Amino acid sequence: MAEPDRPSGRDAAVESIQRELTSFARRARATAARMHPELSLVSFTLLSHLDEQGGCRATDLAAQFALDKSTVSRQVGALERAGLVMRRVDPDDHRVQVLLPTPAGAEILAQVTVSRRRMFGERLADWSAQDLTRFAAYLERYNEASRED
Amino acid sequence: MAEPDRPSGRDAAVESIQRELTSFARRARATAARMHPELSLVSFTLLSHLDEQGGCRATDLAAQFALDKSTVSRQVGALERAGLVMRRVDPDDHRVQVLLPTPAGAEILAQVTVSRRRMFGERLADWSAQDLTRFAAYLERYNEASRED
DNA sequence: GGCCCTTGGTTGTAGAGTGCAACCAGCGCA
DNA sequence: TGCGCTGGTTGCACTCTACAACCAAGGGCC
Repeated sequence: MAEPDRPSGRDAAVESIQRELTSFARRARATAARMHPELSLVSFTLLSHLDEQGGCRATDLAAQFALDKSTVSRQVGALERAGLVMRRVDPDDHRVQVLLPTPAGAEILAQVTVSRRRMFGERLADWSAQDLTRFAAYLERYNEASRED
Repeated sequence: MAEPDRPSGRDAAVESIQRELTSFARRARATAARMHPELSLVSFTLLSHLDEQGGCRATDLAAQFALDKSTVSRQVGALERAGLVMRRVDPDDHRVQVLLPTPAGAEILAQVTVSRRRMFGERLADWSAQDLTRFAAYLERYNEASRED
């Protein structure tokens, strides 16, 4: 209500969103690596998705995260060599491999999740619940919009 | 187990913020590269900073963006070879080089800025001015909090 | 002045992450 | 049976990055 809707308001906000998201993106990888060297940002994300979904195919991961299938193949290979992921050949279709976190994978995932949650929690400690909820909703909305690209 | 972060939506929101920011970060580089192959995300950011600041030292760029000085050195080298940045030796201290965008650098920066703004603008087209403003404010607040890490 | 420490910057090296293209292996349909 | 499609791997090339070793120029301090 008290928000003035001048034409310049939109542009300034868009500009700012752009700058801040970019700034965040630039730092995310390094921060993640510093925090838990044993599981890169990408590995964490993939493993996390496997955990949430209760397993899926490499192709699904590629589609979900807009990665090349070769990249996924290598990442999964690394996770497997590290003993964090196991593959099951689908009995109905011998082309597909169902990927699942191993117990060790689930364990380390839980640890990293805790430490990530703590870090994010600290950063967001003095935010009100309402602000957190709104911020989350905005991010979801934004990502939903970019998923089509 | 029996509690889905009921005590507060806080945890759920923090989790979501975490996930969405991570998801964004993972895509940012690729998206930027696809949009303007001539200027990577990092190069764009560095050049942009030089433009805003009216020039600065390589060390300043490294500090600002939490990059190793060798990385900055190489990035700046590439920008210079591309004719987008020029160096001037500081007359007061012959160790330092003041970096400045060339006219060509300013030109391409302007173009990329326009195309970035258009892309972000499209994604955010159906957002109300109030939502944009709030989203921008949240992002600024978040980044401000992480800058201390 | 001469020595030493600090600061700004470059280069050598190594490794992660990535995409593209070529390839192989099952599947399904005509 | 043959052909095209789908899931996945591998070879290759490239970028981004950090760390370490290095060089060059200040700035104190004796």
